[in-house]
Amino acid sequence: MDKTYSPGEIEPRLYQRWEAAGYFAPRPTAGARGYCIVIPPPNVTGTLHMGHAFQDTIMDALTRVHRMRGDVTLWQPGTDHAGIATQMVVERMLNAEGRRRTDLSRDEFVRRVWAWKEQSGDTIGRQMRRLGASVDWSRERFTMDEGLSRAVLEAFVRLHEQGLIYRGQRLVNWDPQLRTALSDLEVLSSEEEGSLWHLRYPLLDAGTGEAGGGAGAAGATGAGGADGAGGRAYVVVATTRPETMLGDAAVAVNPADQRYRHLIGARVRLPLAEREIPVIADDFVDPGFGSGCVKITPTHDFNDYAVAQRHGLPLINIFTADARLNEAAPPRLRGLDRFAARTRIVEELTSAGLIERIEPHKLMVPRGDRSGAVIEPYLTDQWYVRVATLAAAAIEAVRGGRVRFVPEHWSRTYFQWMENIQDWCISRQLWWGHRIPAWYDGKGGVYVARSEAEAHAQARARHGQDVPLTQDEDVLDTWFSSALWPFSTLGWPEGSAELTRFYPTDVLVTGFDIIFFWVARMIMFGLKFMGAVPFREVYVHGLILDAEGQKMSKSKGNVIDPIDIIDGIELPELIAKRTSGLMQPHLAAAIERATRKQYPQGIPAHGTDALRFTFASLASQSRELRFDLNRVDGNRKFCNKLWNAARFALRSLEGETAVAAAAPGELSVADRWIRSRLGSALAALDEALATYRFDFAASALYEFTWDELCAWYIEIVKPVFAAGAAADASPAALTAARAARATLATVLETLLRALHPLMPFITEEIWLRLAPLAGVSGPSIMLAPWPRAADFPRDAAAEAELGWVRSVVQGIWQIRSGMDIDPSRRVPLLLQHAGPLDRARLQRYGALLTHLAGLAQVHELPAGDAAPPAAASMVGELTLLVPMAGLIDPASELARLDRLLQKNTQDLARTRGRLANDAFVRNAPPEVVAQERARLTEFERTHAALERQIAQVRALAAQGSAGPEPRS
RNA sequence: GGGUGCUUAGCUCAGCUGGUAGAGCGUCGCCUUUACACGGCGGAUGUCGCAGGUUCGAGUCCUGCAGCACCCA
Repeated sequence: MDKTYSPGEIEPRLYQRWEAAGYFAPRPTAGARGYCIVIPPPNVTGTLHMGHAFQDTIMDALTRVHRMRGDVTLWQPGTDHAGIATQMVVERMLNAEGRRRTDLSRDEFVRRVWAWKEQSGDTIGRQMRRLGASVDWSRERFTMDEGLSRAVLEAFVRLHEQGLIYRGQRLVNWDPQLRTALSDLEVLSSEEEGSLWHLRYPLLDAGTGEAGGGAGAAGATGAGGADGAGGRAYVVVATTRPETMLGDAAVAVNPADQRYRHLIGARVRLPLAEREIPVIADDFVDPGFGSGCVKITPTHDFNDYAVAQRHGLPLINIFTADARLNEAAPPRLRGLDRFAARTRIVEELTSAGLIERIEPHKLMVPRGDRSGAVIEPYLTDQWYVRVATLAAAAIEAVRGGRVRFVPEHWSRTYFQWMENIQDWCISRQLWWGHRIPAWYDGKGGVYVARSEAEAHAQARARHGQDVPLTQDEDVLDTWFSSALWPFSTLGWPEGSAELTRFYPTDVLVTGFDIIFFWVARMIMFGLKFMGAVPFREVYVHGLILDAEGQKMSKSKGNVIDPIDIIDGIELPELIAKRTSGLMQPHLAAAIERATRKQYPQGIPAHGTDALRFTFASLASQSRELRFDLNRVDGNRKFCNKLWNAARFALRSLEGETAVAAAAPGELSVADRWIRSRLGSALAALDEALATYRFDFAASALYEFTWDELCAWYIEIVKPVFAAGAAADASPAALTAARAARATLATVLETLLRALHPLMPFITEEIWLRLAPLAGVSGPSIMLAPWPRAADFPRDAAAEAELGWVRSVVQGIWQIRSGMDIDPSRRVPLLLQHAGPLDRARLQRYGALLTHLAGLAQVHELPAGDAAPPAAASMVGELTLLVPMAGLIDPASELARLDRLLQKNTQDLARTRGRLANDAFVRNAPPEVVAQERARLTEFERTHAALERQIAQVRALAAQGSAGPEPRS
C-alpha cells in the first residue's frame, strides 16, 4: 500500500470497476427478500447540490448494507423533468441569446429543453458516480421518457373515468409572469409593507337611484362616514389592492355590525367603473378590519370569490393573463399593468375626493415559488384532481401504520395538511411537460383518452361522424408524474417482475420540504393505482445549511458543489463558479469578497469517503444540519488513520498466505477484548441503522476504530509481533503472535465491511489486499456479507482485565503528562497497597504495562515500608507511585493532586448526602443503592490516598527540592 | 390565529425507557515514541433558556413563561 492515502486516485478507479462488473444491479437470489429504494429524482435543472449529496449518501449506505445482507437490492435511479423550473432555465438561456421562448415554435422550444436535459442529466450522472452511488444505472428513468409518459397517461385517464379528475372554471393562483396556473403549494406568502387605502363609495338614494350628496360632503368621520344620519353620502371600504375595485361586485359588512345594519340592502355607485353594486351582509367580514366595510371583488380574491358564490354575485374579470386591465375597465385605463393601474386609480380617486386616507399596512403577499411574481387570483379553466377520497385513504395508511414516518412527529405535519387539503390544480400553461390527454371538438365536447385515435372514436360516438379535434395545449404539474414514481419506474402500468418484487418499496429518504408536494401525493396515488402504499417508511432528514446556518443558495453565494469538496477547487475557479449565471449580477462583488475571506486557499481535496462519513455523522434528527468543512477535514484524518492502521496490519501479516484462524484457547486477553469491543460496536451499528441514526452509526465506528483498535489494540500487539519475529522466539511467543495476527486480520477485515456502506472506497481498496490474508475471498467488499455482531460475543472477563490495564496505563500517563516527562523517557514504577488480584494482574500484564506506559523497573513497595517521595495515581485500592527524584516538580504535582482532591471531595459529598437521605435508601432500587455504596467506598479510599500523598509532597516541597532517592 | 421543532462546554451538536453531564472542532501544555505530526499524551471550560410541579432523585417527565426557527392560514 502507498504510504499516503490518495482518495482522488482510488475512488474513480474503484467505481468504474464496480459499474463495469455490474455489481449495482439486484442479484436474483432464491429465497432472498427484496429491498428497494427509489431515488427522489433530482430536477434536470443543473447540478446536484449538497442536499442531494447528503441524501444520496444515506440511500447508498442503506442500499449497500442490504446488498451485503444478501437482500435482492435495488436502488432505482432517475431524474425529473421539473416542468416550470427547467422551462425557466432554458428560457433564461434563450434570453441570454437575445431571444424569447415565443420566438420559437413549441416543438423547437421543447427540442431545446431536451438538449438541455441531456446535458444536465449527464452532469448529475457524473456527480452521483463520483459520490459512489450504487444505483442500478441500467434502470435509469426520466419522468418524460416513454414508459413513464404512458404511466402518466394511464393514471390521468383512469382518474378521469372515475370522476377524480375534472375540468372546471375556478379561481386559481395565477402567475402573470409565467402566465400559468399554480397549485396552492407553489405559492409562498410573506409579509410585506404595503398600504391600506380607505375608499369612499358613494351611496345611492334608495328612491331616486341618485348618488346622495357630493363626495366628501358628509364630512367624513372614518367608519362613521357611512352613518351620518342626515347627510349620509358614502361608505368607506378599506383595501390593500385599490386597483381591483374595477371588478367589485358588492360592498360587504358583518351582519352583526350595528354601525352598518341599516345599510344592508342599500346600493352604492362604484367610482370609475360607474356601476351600481349592493351592500350585502356576510359573516366573513371582520368588523375590526379597516372600516369594517369591505369591497367584494369575486374574480381577484379567494375570500371574495367564496362570498360571491354565496350571494350569487356576478364575476367580473378585469385582468388579462399578464395582469393588465382588460376591456372590463374604462377605455382610458385599458392595457395598464396592475401596478401602474394602482397608481393611476389612486390618483383618479384622489382627485375625485374619494380617498378617505391611506395608512401603512403589513400584508401577506403571495408570490410564485419559481418566478417570484406576485400571484394573481384569476378565473380560468383548469384541470383538478378531486382529492378528498384519495386523501382519506392516505391518512388512514399512515394512521394505521402502513407508512411510518421517521422521526415520527412528521406524521403530525402530514395529517395537518392532509386533513385540510384542497383539490389539486394539475394543469399548467407551459410547453415543457406531459401534455394533457384531452381533446376538444370546439362545440363543448371534451374527450379524455389514451390516444388521439381513441378521442376521435369518442367524438364519433357522440356526434355520429368525424369531427376535427384539438388537443389541450396545457401540460401537467410536474408532481403529477412524480407522484407515480415509485411504481412507474418499476414497470407500471404494464407490470413487471420488478414491480412485483419491489413494490411496496422499503423506505423513502426525503427532506421535509416536500412532504406535501411529493410524499403525500405518492401515498395517494400508490394506494389508488397499486392498492398498496408506495413505501413502508419515510425517513425525513434535515436540511443542509452552511456553517453559519444559512440556507445554501446561488444568490447568497454560499453554495458548494459536493464534487469540489471531494476533488478540491482553486479559489479563482470557485469564485467563477459562484458568481457566474447569477440572477442578480450585482451580487457578484459581495459574493467574491465573502468567498475569498472564507476560503483564502480555495478548498482542498477531501475525497468522497470523508465527505460521506461527514454527512452520516451530521444526520441526527435535527431539522437543520449545519455543514462545516472542518468536520470533513476531521473525517479525512479518520480515513488517514484507517489507512495507516491497515498499512500496519498488512505489514505485520506480510509473508502469510492466509492467517489461520486462531483456536479460541490461544487468544490473549487483548485479542478477546478487541473482539468483544468489535461485537459491541457492530451491535450499536445495527441498532443505529435500524433507527436511521446515521450519526450514531458513524460515531460507533469512529470510536471503535480510533479509540479502541488503533489507540489500544495495535499498540498492545506491537511487542507481541516483535517477540514472535525474534530469532529465538519461544513456542509460546510464536503462538501468541499467530493468535494476534489472526485477530488483527479478522477484526480489521470485519471492521472494513462494517465501514463500507459509509466509506465505500477506502474500505474496498484496503479490503482487496487484506481479505485474502484474513482467509476471506470475494471479488469485492460490496458483495461480502454484512458483519454479524453475534460472531463477536461480549467477553466480560476480557473487558474487565483490559479495563484494569487501561486504568493503570492512563494513571501513569496522567503523572507523566502532568510532570512533563519526555514520552521517550522510561520511568520507574512503585506499587503500593496491591491486592491479590492486582498482584496476579501485574504478573500477567507486567510486560504490557512496561510497553504501554513507558516504564523502567516495576517494584512493589514492601508492606510497612514508607513510600519515597513520588507522584501518585490510584486505581481501586492500588496506588501507583512514580518516584520523583530527578523527574518531578513537587509544586506541579501538588497542584495536580489538589485538582484531583477537589473533584473527589465533590463526589464524596454528593454520594454521602445521597446515602444519608433515608428516603433514597428506602425508595431507590436496591441496585442503585448498592452502586452508590460501592462508589462511596471508592471515593473514600481515593480521598485518603490523596490526602496522604498531598501531605507527603507538601512536606517535600517545604524542605526544598532535594528529596530522598527512591529505594529501588 | 393554528401547528411543529429548538434553547446543553468558545463553536456545532449528541444525550435511549429519569440514577455521577458527552463528542467533534477550537483552545492550552508537553512530545518527530519504530502504522499515522492527517500523529501521540495530558489539561481547562457547563447554575443543561426561566419559573413552578411530580419524584428518594429531573438535562431527561408534567405545567406555565420567554426567545429563536420553520410550516399552515
